Amino acid sequence: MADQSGLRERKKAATKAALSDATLRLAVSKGGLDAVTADEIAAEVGVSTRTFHNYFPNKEAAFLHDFNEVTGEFIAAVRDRAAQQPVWDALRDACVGMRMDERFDIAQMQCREELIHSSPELIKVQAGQFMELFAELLGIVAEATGRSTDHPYPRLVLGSALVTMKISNEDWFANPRGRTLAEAITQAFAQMEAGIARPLPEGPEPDA
Amino acid sequence: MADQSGLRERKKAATKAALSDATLRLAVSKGGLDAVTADEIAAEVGVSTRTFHNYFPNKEAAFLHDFNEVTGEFIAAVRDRAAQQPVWDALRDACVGMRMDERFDIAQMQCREELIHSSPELIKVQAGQFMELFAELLGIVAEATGRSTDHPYPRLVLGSALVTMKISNEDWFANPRGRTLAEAITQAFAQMEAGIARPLPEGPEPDA
DNA sequence: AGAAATTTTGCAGCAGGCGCAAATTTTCCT
DNA sequence: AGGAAAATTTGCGCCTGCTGCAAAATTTCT
Repeated sequence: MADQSGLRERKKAATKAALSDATLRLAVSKGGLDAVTADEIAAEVGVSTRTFHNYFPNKEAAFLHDFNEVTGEFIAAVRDRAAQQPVWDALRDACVGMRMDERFDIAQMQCREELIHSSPELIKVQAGQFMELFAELLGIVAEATGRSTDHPYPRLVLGSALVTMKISNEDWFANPRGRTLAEAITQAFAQMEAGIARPLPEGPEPDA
Repeated sequence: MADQSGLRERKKAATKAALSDATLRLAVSKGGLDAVTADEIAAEVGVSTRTFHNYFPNKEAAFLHDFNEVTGEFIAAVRDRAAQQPVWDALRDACVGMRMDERFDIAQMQCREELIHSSPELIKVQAGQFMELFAELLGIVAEATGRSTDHPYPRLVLGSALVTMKISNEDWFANPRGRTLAEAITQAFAQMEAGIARPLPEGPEPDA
């Protein structure tokens, strides 16, 4: 009843993806999501404006649709791993395990980032989604650290992990610099693990 | 011409504050900002709806007005301190230096937090403001660490500092637990400094 | 094929937000 | 003071985005 029954669910998912794709395409061609209207997106896909709003509350949500898809997997991965690893490692490995580099095209991702940073509204929506993610994961992290959700420690762990994820992903997609994405993420998490106040040496494996 | 010329600027600031206050008051009495309209706020203060929109683009901005006031000071403080302290310490001390505990009433702050967490729109706007703050401070932090704004290290520093600020403030206002706000902030920053992966001992000064 | 369930669509409605120009208020100058 | 100049407030109209609702179209099931 949820994901793969028959033609029905498949078509819905397809329409949703089509709308999301069209949104990205139009935003690129117009040089900014702000210049795109819901009507245009709907027209591009060949459905009514009303139908667009049945799938997404607004164009920003359509634009960020892929991100949301990934989020669900990420939560599940963290939950699984948290049962058998220290929670900090679980967060890091779940992040690495998303394999964002295999899943998305680098050039397209750079486009996306650029568009996001040029739209205040889009930044807001994305930030909001991070807050949701925080809320959804907090229970897991709190339990894993043996503390209540009110305690600052699990909040700091989760908050800094999410920041680390976002920053390392953005950094790698903006400029891989010969590293793999997994390396970039691992390095960033290592920095947080060693204490943020002093930078970790970066060069290729200092021997001393 | 900016802040204190005469009656003019004073009155404007007063109206702005009155609108902001009224927003909070109405949100409390109606149990959520979503249930409040711009018209009501304007009516409460005795100005036209149009005037409300001259001061704030929307009710969320009015609600978060105090926060924005504080933000300007914070940026200035960070800039000053970064010239003469390690940047991490500068961020921490600038945060402590805001003296949020003296500036705001605890009970009112709890109200505020509750209202924020009950309104998705408000969460989004607040998150967006944090992103703006990030953008405004990144240059300073990057320079202080001797790296470019593209480098992940200054981003991690600033990102985790902002998270630490937000979490420690929220934590203290929700429950001071005998600590001062300055202690709560310092403790949280110390945690990040020592590495987030393992929790710092918390008890009152372990002797060993 | 026909009934039941679901999706799509158009329409109407509401709140938010902005530009504009008239009315009002405040400041400044003589 | 008096009156001109500057700035603020206000009302009005307009457009956009989003949602509820009920009718039309489509798909599924028997």
